[in-house]
Amino acid sequence: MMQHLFFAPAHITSNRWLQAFPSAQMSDVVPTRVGASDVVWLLLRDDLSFTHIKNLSSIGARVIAMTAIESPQEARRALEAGASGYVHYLAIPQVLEQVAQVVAAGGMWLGADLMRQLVLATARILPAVETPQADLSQLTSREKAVAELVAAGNSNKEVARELDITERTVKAHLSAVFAKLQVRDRLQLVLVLSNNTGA
Amino acid sequence: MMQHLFFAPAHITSNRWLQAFPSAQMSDVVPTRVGASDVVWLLLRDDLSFTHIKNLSSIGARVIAMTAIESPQEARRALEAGASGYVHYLAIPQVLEQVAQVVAAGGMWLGADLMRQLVLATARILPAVETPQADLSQLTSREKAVAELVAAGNSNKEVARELDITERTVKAHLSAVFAKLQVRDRLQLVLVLSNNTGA
DNA sequence: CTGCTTATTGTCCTTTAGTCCAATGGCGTA
DNA sequence: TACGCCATTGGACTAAAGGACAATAAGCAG
Repeated sequence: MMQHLFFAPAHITSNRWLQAFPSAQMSDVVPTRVGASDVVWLLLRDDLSFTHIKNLSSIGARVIAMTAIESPQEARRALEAGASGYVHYLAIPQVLEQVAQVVAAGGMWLGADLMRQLVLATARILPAVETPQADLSQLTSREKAVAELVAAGNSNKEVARELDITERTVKAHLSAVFAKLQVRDRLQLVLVLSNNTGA
Repeated sequence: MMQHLFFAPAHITSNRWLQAFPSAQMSDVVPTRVGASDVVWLLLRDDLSFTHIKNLSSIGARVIAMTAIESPQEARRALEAGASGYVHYLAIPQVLEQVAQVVAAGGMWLGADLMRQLVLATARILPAVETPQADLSQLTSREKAVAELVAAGNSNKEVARELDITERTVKAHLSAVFAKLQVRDRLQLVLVLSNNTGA
């Protein structure tokens, strides 16, 4: 069970942090007494931030860097300093939880953009960890087809035209998809299907 | 200027292929006379598909594997056979064009899920190719804040509450964002901001 | 034959999204 | 002082999204 600590100036917060981790602590001074069971969410501000990351990770804490403006240089710098994750500070709770889970398991978490760059930079495709796609497996083939078209940015009318069915049928399938995947609308469907980063 | 050729059974097509590449050719038999200026979009069906990929790439064609159901195993297999990309066959034209551009430039293109796995599997973070974020740079700070919250799955009401402004103001900012980023609604905003893969 | 699941479709309704037109105020610059 | 940009907000409107209730038909398993 990881203990979460958010280290950021008092005037820069997000109520999502407590939504994701109700028992998390807030601090506007760098924490010093932390260990392997702690996850420190550190808002990047200046060069000193990277020093904090280095110090915190060297004494065993898992550090996740939060940013207001994502950039590959900043991400790389945070990761090189020892951070295990790099995420926008306004990310939705689901993303924060996902980051925490990945990091708690010893993994690393980055947004899609940065991943793209990493993959393109990788000369060889490394053996991939298989992630279960349980969510999509519970959809019928027709639901899946509708979901994918919607997640690609299409309106119900466009999906209907593409699959040669009525808009009403599209809505019926979508409602079923929403219920099965536990999302409330097409916007969140997109996020779930793409494992989109909180922006 | 690359020549595009879609290799798939006659009854499995997508009108988006021709939307993305109006002069593309369609074929339900494996093409044999191809070269370095050709991009072959091959719909994965059976084990023979991977043999086709191997043969086509070995004679110089760039091959992009298309699938009906994305899976990491299939992706890895296609890439190991020599494919330069792996994408859903119903991907929207913009994605198809993006894939083509990346592949034409000698790069490799994968969906977000697969990238995640690759990054997690990568022991070291490789030097990243810097991609310009010109789009977001043209937004004002307030527009950016609204855009990010919407792209994270929030409704206009929720964004208004989060930023302590009215829903009307959120709509005003969103309209400006849509115009600047050349998207038509929040769904496509999500896709643009996350460089989401066509699903 | 029965029951279940899936696919499809309709009507009706409320809520949300997005656009058009309009306006005020603060701030920075010429 | 005047101008332009940004942030904010309102009213009014149309279109789209999503849900509730309802229905038929096909395929499959028991």
